[in-house]
Amino acid sequence: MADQQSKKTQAAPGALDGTDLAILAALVEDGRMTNAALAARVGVAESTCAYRVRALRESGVLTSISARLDPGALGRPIHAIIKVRLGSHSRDHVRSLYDRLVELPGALTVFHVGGADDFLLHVAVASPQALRDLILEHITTHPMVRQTETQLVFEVREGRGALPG
Amino acid sequence: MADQQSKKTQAAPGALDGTDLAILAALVEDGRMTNAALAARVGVAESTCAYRVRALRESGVLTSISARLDPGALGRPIHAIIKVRLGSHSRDHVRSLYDRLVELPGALTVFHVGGADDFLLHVAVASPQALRDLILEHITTHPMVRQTETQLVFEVREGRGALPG
DNA sequence: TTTGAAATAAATGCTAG
DNA sequence: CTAGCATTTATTTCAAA
Repeated sequence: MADQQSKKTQAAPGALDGTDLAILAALVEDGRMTNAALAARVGVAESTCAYRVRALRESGVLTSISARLDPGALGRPIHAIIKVRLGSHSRDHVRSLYDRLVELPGALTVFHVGGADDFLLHVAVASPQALRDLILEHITTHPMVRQTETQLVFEVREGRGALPG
Repeated sequence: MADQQSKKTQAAPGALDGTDLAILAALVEDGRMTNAALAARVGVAESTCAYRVRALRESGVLTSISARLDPGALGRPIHAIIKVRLGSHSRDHVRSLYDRLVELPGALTVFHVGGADDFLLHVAVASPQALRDLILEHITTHPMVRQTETQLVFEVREGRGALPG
């Protein structure tokens, strides 16, 4: 009688059980699924399901639910990865450059990395000319940037993600 | 009287007007915003708003609405970019490796690129050991892979995205 | 934590402009 | 393409277990 939680896979506080993982998987697939549909899919009452979703949001596991857009349909059919290497690495300057890269038009993701490069910038642009302009006007001219190297992206695919299973 | 569409910024068929862009921006910010809230925010009737959203979905601009999860909260606090270089580039073999990379546990995004590398793999893993195991067991041992180079990711930031403005 | 049922709120379908 | 209204659905709340 003491083990009323045999469905759960973890005992640690704040741990996610199978229901939580099922909810997350469903919302990754369709973030606008109704609470009723979600509840039916994971096998709990609607009120329980709403409670779980709120808890997942508040705990930070579920950070947001947002729209995914097709950059090509928005006039940016060309993707590139721009590797950025810095000449100096003072903390404040690195942060300031980071802030600027994130705000560039067409910037999709910016990775701050260790190793051969400092930043990897994934951008979507309207044309090769726009890519050249972006690099020449906003990146290589920046005083901290020592070198850039641009790779054309043929295709981007989402992986299976961080969920276990 | 003929110009009843003066609010629109483009005339081309399938082009997006300001209302469409406002809807997209709102749904990127909060993909679960109710249709009523969305309509109020962009300044159209609810029925019109629902119609627009459906049209944006059907035209492929709005590809999906989905949950974003925190890999760290799911037990994968360490991020890396793994650059993969191939020894041979036969079409079918490249595709088959691509398929496998996407399915690796913790794979977030896989970029197929031209230039110095062939693939850039963004992964989230539980530990440095898990990263080593992933690379040694699933990547470097693959017959097509000539070389890999791994960079630790300090931080990832979303850019402003593909929306104009 | 979970649940069902009532009250509130929202989405959809229909009509028409 | 847009809007208003009625119908159908969904979400929230809450007492209870």
